[in-house]
Amino acid sequence: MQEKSTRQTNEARTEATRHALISAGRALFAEKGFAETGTPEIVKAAMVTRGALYHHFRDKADLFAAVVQREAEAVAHEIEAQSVAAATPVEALAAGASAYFDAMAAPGRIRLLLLDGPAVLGHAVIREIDQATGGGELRIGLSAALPTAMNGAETTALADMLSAAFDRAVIAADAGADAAAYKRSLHHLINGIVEAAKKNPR
Amino acid sequence: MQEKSTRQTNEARTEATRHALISAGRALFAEKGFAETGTPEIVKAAMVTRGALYHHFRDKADLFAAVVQREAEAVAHEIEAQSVAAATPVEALAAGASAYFDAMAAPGRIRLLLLDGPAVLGHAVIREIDQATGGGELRIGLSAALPTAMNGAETTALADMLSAAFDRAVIAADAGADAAAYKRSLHHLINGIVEAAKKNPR
DNA sequence: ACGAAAACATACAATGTGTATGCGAATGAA
DNA sequence: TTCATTCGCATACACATTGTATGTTTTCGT
Repeated sequence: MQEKSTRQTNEARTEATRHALISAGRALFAEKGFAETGTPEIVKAAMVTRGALYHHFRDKADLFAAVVQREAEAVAHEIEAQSVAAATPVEALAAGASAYFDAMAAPGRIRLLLLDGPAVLGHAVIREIDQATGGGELRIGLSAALPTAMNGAETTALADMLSAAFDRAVIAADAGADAAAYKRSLHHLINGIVEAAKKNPR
Repeated sequence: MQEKSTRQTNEARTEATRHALISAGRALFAEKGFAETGTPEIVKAAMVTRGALYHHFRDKADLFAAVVQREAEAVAHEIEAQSVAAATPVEALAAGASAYFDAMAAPGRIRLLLLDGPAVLGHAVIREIDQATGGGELRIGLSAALPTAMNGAETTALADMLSAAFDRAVIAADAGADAAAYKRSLHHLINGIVEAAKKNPR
């Protein structure tokens, strides 16, 4: 147990402070939101100085982007862990949906990923992030679940809007709405898509 | 044509400056976003002082709320104007959907209502606003379009998620995606719901 | 060992937010 | 009409925060 900071490799130092900043940022951004969280507060929690922050990140939004990125990856991993076991595409969709609900129940994630994220970074960046982390899974799963080969653009659109429906559902659930009703409606929706695709081949 | 400000009733003055502030705010918030728009800039555009702003509004967010409110009402009116002519509930839904796309194409509305609005005012407030201005229409229309009597909570959930799908569609269209594909998928979705409800009476 | 570069720390300038205070115009009672 | 009061607004201020510029201390490569 060394008292002061013993010899440390540069890479380790960087890694450590970046991690401290991202963790402290995640906690504060999640609790109070991006706008209401100041950099002095963040660095105090991370036990570094503002100098360190602006050395590693371009600005406050850049740190926030790192936080959102990490959070999106965490969500993606949790979902993937639950859906690999599924046998059929439809089962995978159901498992993924359930896992998404669970994952988004973690405190602060709604604010980070669905509220402040789009506003601070823009819809395009958010879309890019969750496309890269695992949002694409939905499109693939949906495509596999649909019996008839569907137009690619339409499948993409469908997956995108379905994802929006999921988001709204977790938001509503978080706000105290009847979560079960949302889940049932969601199944309703997915079934409806599959049914409609069956009898309406393009 | 009076040169200076001739005798004016207090009510008229209030109305005038409030309107000037809301209009200037709407323009700037729409163009640069809430965070990047400063009150000095707003009052300059509105040709009043910051004193006037803080006399009429609690803070910057309060002015923003007024802007969002007005914008939501405008959207609601445009939709209502297009859907009153519809004969059947399903037609009304289709007309309303089309009108929503058109209405949200007005510059800045996506940012105001779907990006900054939720982040600044919170999802609850936004939901409340569009529930009061016309978002409830969708629930009513959907409820009428569904053949079998559905659970109330489920219908609400369905309407809510459908609304989210609409939002995502206009966002995607604005970002340059294939708007037609989204619209077709949307019809697909609605048809799917109706179909599924038909053959799956509760 | 030693110059260079990276990782920070400190100090500073600029800007913006909300508030407190002051002043003239409108209102309403006498 | 007068006059006190309230309302609408302007100016000045205190405070906080952001990004940058500049200095200092570690580590790295040779």
